[in-house]
Amino acid sequence: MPELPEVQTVVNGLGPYVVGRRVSRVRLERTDVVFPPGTDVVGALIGRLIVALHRRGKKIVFTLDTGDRFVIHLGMSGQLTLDPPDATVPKHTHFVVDFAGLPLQLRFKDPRRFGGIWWHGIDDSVDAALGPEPLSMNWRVLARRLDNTRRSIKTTLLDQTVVAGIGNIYADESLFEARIDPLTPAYELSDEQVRRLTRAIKLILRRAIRAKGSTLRDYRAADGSTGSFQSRHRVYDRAGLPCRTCKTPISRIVLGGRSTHFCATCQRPSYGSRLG
DNA sequence: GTCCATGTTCTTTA
DNA sequence: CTAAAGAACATGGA
Repeated sequence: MPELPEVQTVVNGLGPYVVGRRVSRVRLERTDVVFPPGTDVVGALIGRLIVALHRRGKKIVFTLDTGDRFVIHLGMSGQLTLDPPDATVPKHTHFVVDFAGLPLQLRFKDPRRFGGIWWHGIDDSVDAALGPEPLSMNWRVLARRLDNTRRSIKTTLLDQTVVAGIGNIYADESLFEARIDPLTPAYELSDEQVRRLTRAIKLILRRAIRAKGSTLRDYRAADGSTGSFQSRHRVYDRAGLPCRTCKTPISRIVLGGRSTHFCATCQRPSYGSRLG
């Protein structure tokens, strides 16, 4: 499910319920979703207070009263929801946490298991190697990071060490908004293009958060509801459909092994690029 | 049976 | 050596 807007929506939904709560019960249904392998998450969590919850990139960061932190990453199909304890526990639910005084339990379900639970010590930095947060990033910071790679801008935006939180949907949507050809080598973008791209990323991400994310299939907010931003996608998953701006059929190509959607007319190569 | 999927990491290639 | 491309991971839906 998870790109920045979806993860932010989950955090927004969980925060009011779990922050300030004490963990009363933990069940780990399979140990291979926990990293490092062998970590005793049940022992480490029982009786602890959740003092903070926040998002960093696509990671959901829990902070305990001990100062320890752990991260839940939703991978491709993960869901983190609050459900009544008597509600049916769906298949692929790997981790369930109950809190004192809360008539809801936190459930982590992830059929494909690309996600998981990462336990961090007090000193172990959660955001080591992660790029800047796109919503508060200055375009010059992005420009500096694009300067030293010959990869396409599309592929580069998916690199979490360059910018944190952007995935396949919002990379395509942001490049459309900025009118930039996804095949453009990152280092060839002009300052003007990077400025437009930075603005586009912030605009698209904010709109998507307001719409509570995009639900294509698995994504659910903490209360189990779906997002609505998918209905406002301009290019993602719209191959062959007319561009909402110019009616040209949307193209689909594969870049870095990921499907990439764009309008060949609105996102012309060379339009405003550094090398022309 | 085939192909594809909102992600990341390890391996191979250039 | 490094950067970039490719494969792998696991499950389910079209």
